[in-house]
Amino acid sequence: MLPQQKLLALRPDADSSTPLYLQLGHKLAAAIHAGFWLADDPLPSERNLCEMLGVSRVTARKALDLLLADGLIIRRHGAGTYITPKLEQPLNKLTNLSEMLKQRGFTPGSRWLKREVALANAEEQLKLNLAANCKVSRLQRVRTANDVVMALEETALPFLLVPDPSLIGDSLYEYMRSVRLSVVRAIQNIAAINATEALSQLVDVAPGEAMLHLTRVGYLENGVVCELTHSYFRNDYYDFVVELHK
Amino acid sequence: MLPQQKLLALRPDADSSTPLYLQLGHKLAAAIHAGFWLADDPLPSERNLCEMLGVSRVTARKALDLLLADGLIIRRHGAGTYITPKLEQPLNKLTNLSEMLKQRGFTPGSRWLKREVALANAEEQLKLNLAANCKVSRLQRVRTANDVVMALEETALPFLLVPDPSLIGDSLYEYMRSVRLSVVRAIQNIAAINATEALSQLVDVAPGEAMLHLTRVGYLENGVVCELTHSYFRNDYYDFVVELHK
DNA sequence: AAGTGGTCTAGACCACGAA
DNA sequence: TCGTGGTCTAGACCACTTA
Repeated sequence: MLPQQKLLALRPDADSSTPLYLQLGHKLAAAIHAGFWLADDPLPSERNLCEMLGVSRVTARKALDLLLADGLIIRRHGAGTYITPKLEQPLNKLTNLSEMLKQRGFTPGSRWLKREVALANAEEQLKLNLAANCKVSRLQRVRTANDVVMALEETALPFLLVPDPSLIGDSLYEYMRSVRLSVVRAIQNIAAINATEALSQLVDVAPGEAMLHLTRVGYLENGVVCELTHSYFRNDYYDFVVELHK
Repeated sequence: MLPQQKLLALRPDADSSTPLYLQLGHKLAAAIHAGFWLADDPLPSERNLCEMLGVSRVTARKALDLLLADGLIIRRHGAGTYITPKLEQPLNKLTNLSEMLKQRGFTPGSRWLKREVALANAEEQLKLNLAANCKVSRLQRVRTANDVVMALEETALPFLLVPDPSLIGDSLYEYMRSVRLSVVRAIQNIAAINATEALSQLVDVAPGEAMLHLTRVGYLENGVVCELTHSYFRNDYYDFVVELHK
């Protein structure tokens, strides 16, 4: 197949409801992962791309911006745009743990320990921005990878947003999406702790063992806090990857 | 001061060598931090902004994109652009630890334990992509906050890039910049460990205490790996903040 | 000198939110 | 309905790299 013909397959659909730059970004990412271009090879120039794909240069560039943000490509001023030599796919994006584990080749699972409605405790009032008499839906579960306990997860959601926690199935993420509560931004704190006696029994490690304690506050699109989660990870089953940019 | 006059102060300098959208982005960020607009207040609309500031809408938008990436603003389609209610400044950017500590009100310091040139060990060969007989400059230091030991940091740099580690002063970051070696991308792994006997003495904690172990691989603009760092943080002095977006 | 990415413009149309 | 953000275009000039 000639290079020109390969490119033609990436043409975005102008009649689709998804923006051109997103379509193009996804197609390009897929092409890169499929080995469409060799590592250290230059991609077609922006001017070539937009001519072949029938979009403006601004749009092509915006698609490439997506790839850049994901670390898939590197731009060199005056020289060209290149595939990032080392392909890793770290998590800067908001993904759910299940997806993440699947990508790493594990089979995720979970077991509910608690699904209750209760008065918000002091921390929940503070972090979720609730009044003293407000209620929260509180969830507690152990999460597994290949049937081995990997983490304990405790989540608190404002009662007003999630009044019936028993409706939540295996995936909190799926449930939130189904009731139009989409977490678009989160702030996570990561600390190290020694497993307490209670914790060590739940996640099946020795007391005192070092674990990762992840505290996460999630925000809806309108900026409202909607989720407070504490996760306690066995360090031998999980380490957290962050990608940084200048 | 009238709103219009306030906005005029944000006009970028067209003759400056820094791009308009960067100038504007910085000015807007500064204005937000200075309390120029109240939280939950809408910013001027994009069309107003670009008219008042004498730039195109695309440029104004690109400046706002910067603020969005930093979590300073929230856009609501059809409604307007708003200051993010809760102002936090988490670290998705590539900052050096010193800057970070200063922002949190600590006085950073460090004490060198080792600055040597040696043959790359197995891990360094692998992570830094070096041949078996290659040398590395190896640095080890304890880092302090308000004169209390906070972390142990071990860095390996390819000898070809940094041949004389004794030239590195207090700030590795400053040194790298001075020799035109700018880390623009890094991948960090975070895990929890129990302090070993040796480690516990260096950072002044009890043996077995939970610590954060951060492994960081830094890349230059051209994609070359140039830095491998292991940091061991006392969890009572540091917890890592990550901001996530959809 | 030719080609590349980096920036910028003026103007257009669409989809969404609020009055 | 009107103003907002979201997308898109065609064309321009600059700065940089490579040969």
